[in-house]
Amino acid sequence: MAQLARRYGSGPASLTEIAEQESLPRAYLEQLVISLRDADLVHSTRGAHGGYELTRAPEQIQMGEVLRALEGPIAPMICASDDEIHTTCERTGYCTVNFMWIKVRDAISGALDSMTLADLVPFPLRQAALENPIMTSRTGISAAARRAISAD
Amino acid sequence: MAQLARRYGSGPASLTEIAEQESLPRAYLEQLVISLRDADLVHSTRGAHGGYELTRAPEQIQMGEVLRALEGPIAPMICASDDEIHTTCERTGYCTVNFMWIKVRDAISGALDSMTLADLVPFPLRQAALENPIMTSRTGISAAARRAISAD
DNA sequence: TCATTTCCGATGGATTAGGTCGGAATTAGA
DNA sequence: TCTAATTCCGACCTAATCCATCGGAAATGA
Repeated sequence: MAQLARRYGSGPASLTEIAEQESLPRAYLEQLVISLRDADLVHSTRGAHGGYELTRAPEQIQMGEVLRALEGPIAPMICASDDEIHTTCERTGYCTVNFMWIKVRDAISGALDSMTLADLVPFPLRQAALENPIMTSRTGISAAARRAISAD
Repeated sequence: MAQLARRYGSGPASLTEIAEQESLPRAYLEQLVISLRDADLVHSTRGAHGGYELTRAPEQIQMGEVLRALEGPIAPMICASDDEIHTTCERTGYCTVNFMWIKVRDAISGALDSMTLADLVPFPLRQAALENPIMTSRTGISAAARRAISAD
């Protein structure tokens, strides 16, 4: 997703390309991208010169959406899932630990939903930014982010 | 730990007892309690009428300590561990996602360290509270906590 | 001496995360 | 119309890990 964010606005990118840049097996990326497509985070173009691209600008994609698409509902414990369907446990009713897991889950969700894909991708490396060098971001990247990004 | 918190102040509790009350296999609890002892959260008394008891009052035990003792360092990702020893990943240096995991880890730690064992155990069920019915807590249990607890 | 209990190392089984493989369907361009 | 580049898809593998189980040794109070 970070790779797609960098290329946002410059047409589809093939998995072969991304696999090379990230030194990851293409077959593995194929499997991951199916979930991202089903969640409508990426759009695919089949055939020669096809590939994948983000359906929205990086600023519009919360990391929570990405994680939920790839890893399913956020659930540090079976009794504390994002998805109400999986929130049942035979112990619910006499278990006092449940509310701790709820708190943990909400902390995770909060952290993930407070960041967007754009926070992970520094401007100079984004294609759209290259084409339009006027800075228009309102995301506010932290010092920690800048440090992590600077090594990229 | 919740069971031990309820019994805090009334001598050691055997795992056989706790196993019955929680419908969990004793052999399994034995394994768990080893980690808790090594982390100095519980103290063991061997022999007849022996058992385990908390080394500190429930109010003094952060849930983060318990979780770290039982499950190891808090690390939503290999590159974002509580324990600096495990913070290395071959991708560190060109990976822009690391700082997201750091943020998630800190959110989890924060949530866990903001709660103590006492928050999981309602007063009326704590032995110490029974012996001294004057309410002296300063923990401030949330509405969600009260709901979870009320079913216990 | 005996019942109770912690202590401890070895073992087992089910699930899953992470990754692989082979080939069918689709499409742009020559 | 052919070919190379791609997505698409289902089946498979496999190493780790969580959640235990088991058998017995050591300690201790009655």
